[in-house]
Amino acid sequence: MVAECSVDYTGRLTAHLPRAPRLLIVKADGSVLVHSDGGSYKPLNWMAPPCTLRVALPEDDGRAQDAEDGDWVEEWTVTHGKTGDTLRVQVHEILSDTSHELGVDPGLIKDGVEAHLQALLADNMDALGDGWSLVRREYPTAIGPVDILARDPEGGCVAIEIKRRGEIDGVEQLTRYVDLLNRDPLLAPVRGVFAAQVIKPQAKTLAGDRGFDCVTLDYDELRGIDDKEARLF
Amino acid sequence: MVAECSVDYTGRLTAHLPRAPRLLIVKADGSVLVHSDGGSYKPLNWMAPPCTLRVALPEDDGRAQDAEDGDWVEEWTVTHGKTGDTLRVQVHEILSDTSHELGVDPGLIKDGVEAHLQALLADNMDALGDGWSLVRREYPTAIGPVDILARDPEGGCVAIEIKRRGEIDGVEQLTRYVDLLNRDPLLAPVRGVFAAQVIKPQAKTLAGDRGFDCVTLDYDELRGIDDKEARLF
DNA sequence: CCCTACATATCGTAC
DNA sequence: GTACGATGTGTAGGG
Repeated sequence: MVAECSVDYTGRLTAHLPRAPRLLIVKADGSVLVHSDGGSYKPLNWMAPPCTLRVALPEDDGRAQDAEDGDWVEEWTVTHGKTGDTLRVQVHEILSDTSHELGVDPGLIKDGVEAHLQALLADNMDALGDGWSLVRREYPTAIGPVDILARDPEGGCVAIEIKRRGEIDGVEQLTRYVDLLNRDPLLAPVRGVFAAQVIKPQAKTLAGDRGFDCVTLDYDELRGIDDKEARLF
Repeated sequence: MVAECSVDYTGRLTAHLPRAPRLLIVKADGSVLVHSDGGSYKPLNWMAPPCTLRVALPEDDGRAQDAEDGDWVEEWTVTHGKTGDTLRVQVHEILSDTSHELGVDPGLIKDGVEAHLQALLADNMDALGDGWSLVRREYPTAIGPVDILARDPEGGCVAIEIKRRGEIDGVEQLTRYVDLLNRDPLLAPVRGVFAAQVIKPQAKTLAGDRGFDCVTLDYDELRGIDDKEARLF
């Protein structure tokens, strides 16, 4: 539906949208999206499922429409099933209204996420320099698997944490793994390497402070090496 | 537009959506959203502005439509202006198509986010007890700004981390700040205080373990104090 | 059901 | 303009 509307949200925060023409979407699960004609994919306001939508008409309503609310032709009240958050949409003028049953979507197929970076680096440890070798991917520990366990040219044990984007959380994660691995006398001393396509300055600072090396990975370059090797066989 | 379509995205990753009925939205800035009839506000696929949309018809196209592509009535190619990411939408059957000019949206008014909590607490350090004073908000450090730096009644230095919802990562954040500040002989010893509207039990336990005090903030109460003070002047 | 980790995040703000 | 944290983050996977 395209309509002149005003919107109020009450929940984790309160928010208000003054009267203006907008796109209103009601999905099959009752969720509601309020979009403007610009910005990115995020709606101005919305209600996530599970939620229930109730539509009131002026004649249903005992109370007179006061000046503050203005004159509306429909008032939607959307209530979240668990949190009790509410979204109230007052529809002042309907510009267009269509409805379709779409059915369940077959879903999205993705390619090129963190798991692929890990596989590519494991296949091409040379990207870290000559003489590096893979011990194993997803090396198990009590607090979760280490992305890659490797040996440097001197034979020293190295834990590698891989991220698409290197931020502080990733350095903390690597810290926990290295602390734990260094308690194992068979592995210690274990160094840490933080590898990502982009590493934020704060993360680089913290990694340096913790004694970790940082490596910037180039996905396309790694893929190129991988393809070249594949063609040799 | 509501239509049977298939979608391919190439950019940071590659993704594919098989043929199915979906909602296609084209905004005034040329951005495109592909929504299914369920899920939350996030589209299955999209292209963010700045981008350009080009629509091809079968008769425009020299090449024959092969079996893989299937028969389409429109093919949209959306290219991102900076990154070169592309979104290709093949429209197989149009179920509905409407167009409206909405104009610029007056925008969303929000209330109750972390910035407000920080401002309210900085204005009302008494909420922590008598004799507390503000040193400064957003006190800068090498790993990011500390929400509030304060002095307790005894003149001791205190770092305060404020969160809407107090969880473990907030305690970790405070830990990093306090560690760093304690290396500065002009400030040390620095205590830590974890302040939030709601503090999860896990976070409270971890904070206690790290030697931090926890404070629960009441947003409405702080706002009440603030309003009362404002009325005195 | 809760917790964890990832994501084409987007958005505002301070520097 | 860039960097950074916050978000009504959403979402998928595992215990």
